[in-house]
Amino acid sequence: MGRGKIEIKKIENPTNRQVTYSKRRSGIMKKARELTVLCDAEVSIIMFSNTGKFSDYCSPSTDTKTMFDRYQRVTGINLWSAQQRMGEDLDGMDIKELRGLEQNLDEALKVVRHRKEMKEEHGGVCGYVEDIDDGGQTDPMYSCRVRPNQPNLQAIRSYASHHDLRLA
Amino acid sequence: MGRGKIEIKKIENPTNRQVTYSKRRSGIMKKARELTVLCDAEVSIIMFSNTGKFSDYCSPSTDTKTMFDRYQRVTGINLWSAQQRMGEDLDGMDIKELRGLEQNLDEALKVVRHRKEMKEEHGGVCGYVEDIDDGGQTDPMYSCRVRPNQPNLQAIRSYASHHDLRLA
DNA sequence: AGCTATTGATAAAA
DNA sequence: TTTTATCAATAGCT
Repeated sequence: MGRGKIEIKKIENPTNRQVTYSKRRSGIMKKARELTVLCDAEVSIIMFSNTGKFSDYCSPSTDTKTMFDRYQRVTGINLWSAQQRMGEDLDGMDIKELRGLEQNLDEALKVVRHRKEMKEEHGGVCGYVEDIDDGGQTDPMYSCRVRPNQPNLQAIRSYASHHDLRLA
Repeated sequence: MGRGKIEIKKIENPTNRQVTYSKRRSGIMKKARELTVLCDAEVSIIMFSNTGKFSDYCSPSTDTKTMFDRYQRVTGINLWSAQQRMGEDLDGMDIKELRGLEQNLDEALKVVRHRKEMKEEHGGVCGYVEDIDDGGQTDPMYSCRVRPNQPNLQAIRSYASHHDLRLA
């Protein structure tokens, strides 16, 4: 939909790519807003440009985390019902299937236990801070990355110290 | 873009709403695919119709969980840089700010500790299963919901037992 | 960032 | 669903 048809393949010219990204990004966001209103739907969009620029949309009636949680639930349901649709009865497949799930559970437990140990080693605190290149997402200076849900006093102290900022 | 212009407000006729949802959904998904290829971007979309029908898209180079994790990180960065942009220097705000963060950290720790205790009480296993109404998403019968990342042998046994399915 | 010629998406109808 | 008349998005320029 422009002065000429284009084929859908990566735009090699970085400037054109950036301009197209910007225009189409707002196009998609607008479509998402319209779908939300017209059809009373819930939509969550997360996107990153190839330079790491972040954009998102979420319908006003919900939030991104809720949508992701719901996604995980539904994905679980689909896995389950896919198994049902495979036409095998539970009797038949559970011997093998349960062994697989048991293994997965073991794996998950190991991860959880490892994290718990890490946590205990560090006095229950897992925050950290580091300088990152965020591809122009934030101001052209250092960015501080703190793990979500784990704001960390020590991380902030470390950050401040690293940047020669005096804390009370 | 049709035989007539429409205003962006909820479509009251359920049939029209459904048809419009279906068409616009595929429109957005197509746009997302194109943006992915044209601009070498990463896009994740999760959506639910007002009847609970689930659809999603994710760029091939990544997956929905990775995108959500990245979203959480970037959201953290934005909170941080928003504070920076407030024009207050760290020296000035840290006395109050750190107290607030310390409180948040305390809260988070309480939650984590509570979960850990719950886990220990139940022998390290947190899966569960329940019958749900999933709005026509799956077959018109019982659905099994298992908490993501916590597949649970016991939950499956319980489900099977509840439905008179014999397990080996 | 704005401006159009074009292509693309889709509302209404079949 | 499929078709088609229209409206909307956007590619190439400035």
